Formats: sequence, C-alpha cells, structure tokens
Amino acid sequence: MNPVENHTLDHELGERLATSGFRFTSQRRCVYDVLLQKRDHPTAEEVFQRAKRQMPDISHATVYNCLDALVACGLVRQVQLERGATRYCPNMEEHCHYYCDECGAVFDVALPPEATSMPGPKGFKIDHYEIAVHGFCADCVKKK
Amino acid sequence: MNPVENHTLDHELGERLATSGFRFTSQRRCVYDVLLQKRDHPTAEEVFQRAKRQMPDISHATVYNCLDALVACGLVRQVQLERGATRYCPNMEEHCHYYCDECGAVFDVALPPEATSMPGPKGFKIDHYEIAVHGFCADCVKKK
DNA sequence: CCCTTATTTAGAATGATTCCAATTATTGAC
DNA sequence: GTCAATAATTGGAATCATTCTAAATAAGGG
Repeated sequence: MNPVENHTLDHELGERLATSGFRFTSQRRCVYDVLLQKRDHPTAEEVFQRAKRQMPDISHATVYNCLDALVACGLVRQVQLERGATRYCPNMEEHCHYYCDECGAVFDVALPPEATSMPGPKGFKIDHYEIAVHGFCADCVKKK
Repeated sequence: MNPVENHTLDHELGERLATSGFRFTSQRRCVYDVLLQKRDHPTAEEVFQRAKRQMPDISHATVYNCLDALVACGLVRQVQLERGATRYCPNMEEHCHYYCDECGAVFDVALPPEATSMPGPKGFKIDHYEIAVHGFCADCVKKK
C-alpha cells in the first residue's frame, strides 16, 4: 500500500470513528488493517496474533475494544457461524456467508436484493441481515 | 400433556435418535421436553437450569451431549445470534430469526421459499440456512 | 439375563470474552 | 503549542461457555 492510499484510509477511518464518538488510535488502525489485509474471517484471537506482528505490545483487551469500535461505527461485521469464537469481516456490502461445516472455509456471496424482503414482526426496526449457508465446500464433498 | 401424546412423542424421539445411531435416554427426553415446553431460544445454561427442575441430578456435560445429539438427528437447531452463548430451537420448519439487539428477544418468522435460492460457490453442497435479522423489536423502538 | 458399548456424572481443563485499576494517548480549548 | 478532561490501552485477573476425562451407570441386542 503506498503512502497516499494509506493516508486516505486513515482519514476515512478517523472520520468514521469520530462520527460514532470514538477516537482514532494507532491500535484501531492496526486492527482494521489486519482485517483488510487478509479477508478470511479471522477470530478475535487470530486478529490479535496478526496485529502483534505489526504492534508487539498490543493487548488482547485492546483487540476486542478495537473490533467493537469498528463494528459500532459500521466498518466491520461480526459473524457467528458456529459454537465458539466469533469471526470478523470488513466486507460491508450485502452478502451472505457460505460456511463449510467440514473444514471451516467461508465464502462471501453477494446477495440479490430480493433475498432480504420478508415481512417481519410488526413494528420491528431492521438494522441488518446475517445470512449463513451451512454445508460442504467442493473440496470436502470430493474427499468423501 | 396427556400420557398418550407423551408416549407418541417418546416413540418418535426414540426413532429419530436410533436412525442416527443414538440411544434413547431419559436425559435426552428431558432436554427435548424442555425445549418444546418454552420455545424462547434458551442457551445451554438455561436448558440446564430448566432440566434440573425435572431431573435434579442431570449434569452440564449431559445437557451439551443431549443438545448435540438432538441437533445431529435433526430435531433441534443451533442458533448463533451474538457473541457468547449458543441458543437452541426445536422449530425445524424453514424460518428465520428476528433478533432484538436491545432486549435479546427472538421471533421466528416463516421463510418464503424464494428467500433461499441464491447461487452459491461452485460445488458447494448446501445443508441448511441460518438467517438472522438484527434490529429493534417494537417495544424497544417505543422506549426510545 | 448378560454383554457390549454408549451415556452419564462431577469436576477439572480449556477457550473466549470481559472486567479492573493504573498508565498513556487523543482531543478540544486557550 | 500547552493543558485539562477523558477515552483508550495495558496486563492480568475474573468470568462465562464449552469440552474433556475417567469411573460409574444404563440401553439394547442376543
């Protein structure tokens, strides 16, 4: 990533954080960078491990704090796919997750707009959809 | 519930367990009963508390074992709505969960068949869908 | 009724997340 | 730029959720 892009990203990240009442910190930039660099839906622990490579003193609690801030300001989504650790996803476009119950692989698939148009409980104010499709990926189907 | 219904349910539960290679036990019946009695998407801990009222010696590990067996034989669904404890749902019809991020209430809503018809990754074998709609329930909208 | 083997049990162990109190860093006002 | 106010970070302890373990018990087929 070149310096100009970097600077632009920092600026946008700062704005997003600020409008939700959060401060811009180097840790939050680092955590957001980690998520953008490898979009494989890492757990908080995995984010922590990767962030430590760039920022050796970052702590566990800070990673959770940063992830929560990024979720709260709409830059990152929390993804719950199985019992156990939550995963994080910086793709904010409408999409669903195909999840391989065998190997744990996750595939983002764009959502057709009509997929999210069911009538809900009366008065319910929708914030967002979380659509997970469970099954077996092509590789794991072959192996059986 | 009258004895005849009870007996029928036991029989069906036994068959379902057997066809997946599980044995019928009083603990599994108890856990399944608990889920059927109050369909509020309890966590494993809540199931444990309720099951203990009917079966004081049932253990934590057994509740997890029973829930896993019921999920494996297709009588119960696991539902992941937020960071933290997994919830359990005995409604096996195609439906999605409207989840109030404020108060934690969960509403089952039947799915129109066209909602689950998106093209997925090549070769992916779909097992089932988990659709969660996050937002605020009518009550919580009013309170603000 | 006996045998085999799955299941249950209590408690320890692990994993994921949150809490805490002290320190540090960011931001806005001057 | 300096200062004060306060949000964020830190490391570690604490808590919550789940899994593991080894011994005791119970199902189900023959």
